[in-house]
Amino acid sequence: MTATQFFKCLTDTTRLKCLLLIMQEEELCVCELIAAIGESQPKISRHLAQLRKCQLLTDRRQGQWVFYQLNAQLPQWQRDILEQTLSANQTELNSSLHSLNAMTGRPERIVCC
Amino acid sequence: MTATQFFKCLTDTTRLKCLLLIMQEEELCVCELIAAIGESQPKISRHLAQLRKCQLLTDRRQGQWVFYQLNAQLPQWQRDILEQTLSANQTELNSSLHSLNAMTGRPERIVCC
DNA sequence: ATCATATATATGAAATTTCGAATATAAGTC
DNA sequence: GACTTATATTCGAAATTTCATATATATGAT
Repeated sequence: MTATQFFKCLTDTTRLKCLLLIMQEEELCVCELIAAIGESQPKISRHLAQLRKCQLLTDRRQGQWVFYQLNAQLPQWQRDILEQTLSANQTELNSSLHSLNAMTGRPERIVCC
Repeated sequence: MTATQFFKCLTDTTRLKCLLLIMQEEELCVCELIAAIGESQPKISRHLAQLRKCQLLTDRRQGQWVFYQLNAQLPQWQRDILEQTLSANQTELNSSLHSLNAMTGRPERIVCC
């Protein structure tokens, strides 16, 4: 992936929020992101699909839920940039994190093996 | 400037090349960037205008020439990201740097004061 | 004042991105 | 099977971005 393609992944507010929230929380499912960010299901899902297609995120299905994580194979410089973006933009994530913590009925993580 | 606005500045190949070349060389004028990148004058100028408007670059006029530099006021996290992008993408800059070094009649810098 | 060089901007067309609405798929429950 | 919940995708419209072309401005030289 070229540098410009990488940066294009970060140019949409909803998409960037998804990414940063997933990094901060290690792993989130779609319904948690919907609750945290407060956007429509298709909108969130479409942006996640794009981040998956560009290989910034990986997904795993657990029953009805699909959990997203940062791709462990991400080049180091891209990971560094994402980490810096996360720590420099904590305030912008506050309300989403608050909504996430207010969410009821969050699915339990079942760690396999 | 929001994070997404910042990243939007980095999503065009021509624009990103301008930025990284200017960082690497400290300061470049428009005609040097045209020679290095090999795109049309209006195209280079338009992208520089956008980088200036978003305050990633500052400009100074010296006679007929306008020199561009990285804005010294840039937030540290943004500067860090640009530095990492530069060092991780040196190979992509090679041919531009070669063209720049092959350029004849480059304007002399006159340091004021 | 004329001309050349360097740079900036306006304009409309083409390409790309984003969205809402509708629909499809997948898993779990009864 | 029918029904619910979670997620993904399709489609056409709207918004945004990018470009080539033409033109404008600014400086310096003659």
